[in-house]
Amino acid sequence: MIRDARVLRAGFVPREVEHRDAEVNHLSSVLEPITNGEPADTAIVTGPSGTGKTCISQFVTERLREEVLDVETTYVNCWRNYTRFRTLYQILDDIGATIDIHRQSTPHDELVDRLQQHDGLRTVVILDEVDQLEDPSLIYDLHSLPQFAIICIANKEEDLFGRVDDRLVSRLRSSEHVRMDKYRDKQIYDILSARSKWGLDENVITDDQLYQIADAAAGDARLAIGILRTAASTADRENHDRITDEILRDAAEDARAQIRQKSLDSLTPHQRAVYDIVRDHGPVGPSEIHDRYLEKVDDPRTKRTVRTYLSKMTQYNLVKSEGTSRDRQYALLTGTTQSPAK
DNA sequence: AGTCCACAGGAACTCAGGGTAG
DNA sequence: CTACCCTGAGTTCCTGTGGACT
Repeated sequence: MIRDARVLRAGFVPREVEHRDAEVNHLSSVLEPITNGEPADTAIVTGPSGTGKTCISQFVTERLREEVLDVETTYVNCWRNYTRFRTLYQILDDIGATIDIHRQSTPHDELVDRLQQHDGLRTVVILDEVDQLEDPSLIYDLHSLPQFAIICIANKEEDLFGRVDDRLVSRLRSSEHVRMDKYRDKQIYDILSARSKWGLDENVITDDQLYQIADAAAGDARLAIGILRTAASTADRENHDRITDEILRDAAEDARAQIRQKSLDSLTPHQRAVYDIVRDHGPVGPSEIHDRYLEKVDDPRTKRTVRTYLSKMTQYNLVKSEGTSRDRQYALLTGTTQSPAK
């Protein structure tokens, strides 16, 4: 059934990227100066989730590493490392400059200094989900250092520009910008087809089923591959020699549920309590949420903190908010594409 | 039109936890 | 061991917005 599980995993970077030639070439050309030992411009990659932003960024930097000897690359997911400290630490860790840095008692500035003094190899830093960064000034820190080339990945351009200050906006506006659109069903089909050829035995899944997945994923390649993976592993576990339509139907549900569960697991008990209220009573306004929350937990947090929770969960696509001011309502976000980032 | 109220989210602050230097 | 430092979560305070009510 499953020949090579790696190609079905979420972070897998394929040897060839389907349907993204223009974007790959564009991004490569931005990093081009590095092949001559010169500093490269900052690149911004935007597009909805599952359009291959992370994939092409890693693909292009991998290829750069094959071409050029003295270049390092590092990948930071800013959603998981959302504070300035953690992001900086992660970068330093990757370039091997954290030996004597201790987690709690080192000031931010010390980390920036450390980066400044880093005169080793030129380094391409991929900042994924950069719009999740709580303090975007980090981009500025890196931007001013010539030995680092930055690839900023964000879902929406506005989310990125809306939160940084003016001087950085003007600099970023002049950066090279790679925009990615949602895949069409045919393109998703091609991606799935390539993956199943490498990852699965022959005749495990039909073309028609691949199109069903493409349809269910609505342009989101990550979700599509997730559905394929889930379906394949279910079929494998249950000793089928091919993927049935029933398995496929369930897999589409499961794949979405898994993505949601991942976000859910990152919530604190208090945040979870707020989420449960929205789930059980939504759509619901902020005051009712807080009233119910007060009933429900010991040692409740303040309204302001609950608002922070709600906005965080909105970012994670766990809940959605509708309306402004008085008629603001929160409800669970279900159905369409779920992803950790907005 | 003016007032009121609920709400969003920024800024500054406090506090606890984990760490260091001496 | 003690005095001190840093971070990060949460709180307090505050400003801006927009609908509802008079």
